[in-house]
Amino acid sequence: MQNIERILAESAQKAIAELYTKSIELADIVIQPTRKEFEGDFTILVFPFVAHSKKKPDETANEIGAFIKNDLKEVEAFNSIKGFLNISITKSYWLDFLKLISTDKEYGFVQPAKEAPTVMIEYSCPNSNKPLHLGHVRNNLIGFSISRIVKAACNNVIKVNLINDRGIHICKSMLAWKKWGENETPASSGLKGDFFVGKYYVLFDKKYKEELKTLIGQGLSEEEADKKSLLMEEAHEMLRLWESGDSEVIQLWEMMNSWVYEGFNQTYKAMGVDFDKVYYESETYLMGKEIVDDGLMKEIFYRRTDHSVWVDLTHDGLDEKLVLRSDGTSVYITQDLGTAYLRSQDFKFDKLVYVVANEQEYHFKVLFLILKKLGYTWANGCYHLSYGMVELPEGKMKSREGTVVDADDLMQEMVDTAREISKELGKIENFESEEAEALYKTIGMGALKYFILKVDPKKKMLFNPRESVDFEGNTGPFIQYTYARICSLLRKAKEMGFEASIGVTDMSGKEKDLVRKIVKFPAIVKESANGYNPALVANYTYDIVKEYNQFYHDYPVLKEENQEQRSFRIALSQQVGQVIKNAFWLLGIDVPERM
RNA sequence: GGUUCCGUAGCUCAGAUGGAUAGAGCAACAGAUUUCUAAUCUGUGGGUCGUGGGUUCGAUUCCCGCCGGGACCA
Repeated sequence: MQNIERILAESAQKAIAELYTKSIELADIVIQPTRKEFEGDFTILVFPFVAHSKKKPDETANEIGAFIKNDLKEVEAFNSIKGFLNISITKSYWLDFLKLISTDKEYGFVQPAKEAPTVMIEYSCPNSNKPLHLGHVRNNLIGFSISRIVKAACNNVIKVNLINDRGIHICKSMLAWKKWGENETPASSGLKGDFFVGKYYVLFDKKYKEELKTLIGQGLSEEEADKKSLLMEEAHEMLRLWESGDSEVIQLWEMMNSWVYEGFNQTYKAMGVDFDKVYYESETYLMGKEIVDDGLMKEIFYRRTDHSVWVDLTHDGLDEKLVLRSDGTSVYITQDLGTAYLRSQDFKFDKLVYVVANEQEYHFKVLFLILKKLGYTWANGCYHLSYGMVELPEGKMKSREGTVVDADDLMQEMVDTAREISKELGKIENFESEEAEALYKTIGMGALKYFILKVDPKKKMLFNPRESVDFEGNTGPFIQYTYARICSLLRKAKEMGFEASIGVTDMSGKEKDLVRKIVKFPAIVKESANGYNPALVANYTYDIVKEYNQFYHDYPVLKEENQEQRSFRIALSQQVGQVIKNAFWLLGIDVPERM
């Protein structure tokens, strides 16, 4: 079925052509939903056409309105107020639409064909020396949700992760463990692998600080002490050994990383996110160096006298940028060049979306520019989905001040809160304990995910751990609750032998509002995909749910005596339930059948 | 110093491409359950959309200055 707004726009275009003999672009016709206080479904703004009609706004609106009503069978009536042309669509149009989609479990999703564009989405990208925190949570939720949304908008999607598994930070953990670990393991200590390795990273830092203090106590300046630090020297030596492939160091490195990955996988599982392929920087950084050589050969890069390699981007409004250190070791961008290239070899993608915080905007500008200069055509499809940082009431998270909100703790707290509230409300006393636990997880994670995803990714957001996340109002549980009520309603309808069917020819206000909202869903998915913005889906879901709750409150469904009316309301409820379920699926949030 | 993003109710957020009287939730207060799940619904109060200009039929939205805050690059 063709989009009704487009049909209206085309008719308006025709009206202007015939009434005023002016041709006008479809894009110049603004159509918006009619505001609640006026009669109508859609409103066409006629101000832009007044110059063509050479008549007053109201008169112009009336002429165009009359034309459209005559032109389109879908249009029932129109009225005009101060240059706003309000159009009412026939009830049968809305009802036919509802009938058409009522059997579609995948309503709102367009399955991509093989030839559809392929979009690679990179997200998460942790360092392998400490556990995931709140910042990663936002990253993971946005990345995962966007993957589903982009796929639902008819694209093939490849989800990839990139783990920063090499470098000085890992060596610090390794060194600390070797010196003071006494062969402790996650298993022997009962610690989750990523926390375990993180503990040694912190231990290194502590010992290092002690060493500095001693050195400064001996009369050295801070800078001198830093240079004299034996610990730091040893860590760097370890990195050199790693780069030269020293088997003992490599073995230690592999062991500690494997502990971390075990921990990460648990966290990812709890969060409900996954990847099609995981890249490791240890496997891509050498390719980065090759690309630097290639760039030197093509004279896109140049070597300074200290042997460091640079690229001059001053003609592009940027700076000169280091791409390889004087000692030949790689910097972040070296590895990113290598990773991007390898990906282009592994997959044929049309777009490569990097979900990375906005503090790295400059970095990606540089990266994409270099890739283009190197002549990779796929570089034109690279996009930095730059999201705002999560801030705490006291500002940025700082590990030094111990204000980092740990991902595992946070998720656990949400589930615990869900458990408390559920028990307080006392609604699930007849649940088996297993079902109850699953429900707490659904609700707790739903609250957390919705809280984060309802905010526009581009904007920074504030997270207050003390006040935590709400379970009432514009929240995940509010929406989940509505879904559960609909399920309950449908179960009872079935028990009572009532069917869902659309046999009515008329609808009242709230019913029509709901149908209109349902019809809008596919457009929301598309818009959300185009803007890489899950918040649009989240806020849409809240809108329709709020509307449904009003309907639920004011209209009898099972108690409605008129059979046609009753069947219609059951069908309407069912369809709203389907939309909630599908929309939340796009956000990666589960919905409970009972709560 | 250079680049860039942000500023909407006490708090957290919506307001796409400029459109009708700027909306929600939380918090506060007042109501609604013999009725399909009250994690719900209804109502009240709360705003110079940071600020001053400009563009036009019309600006929270676009442009320029200023104030305040963040990020990045040396």
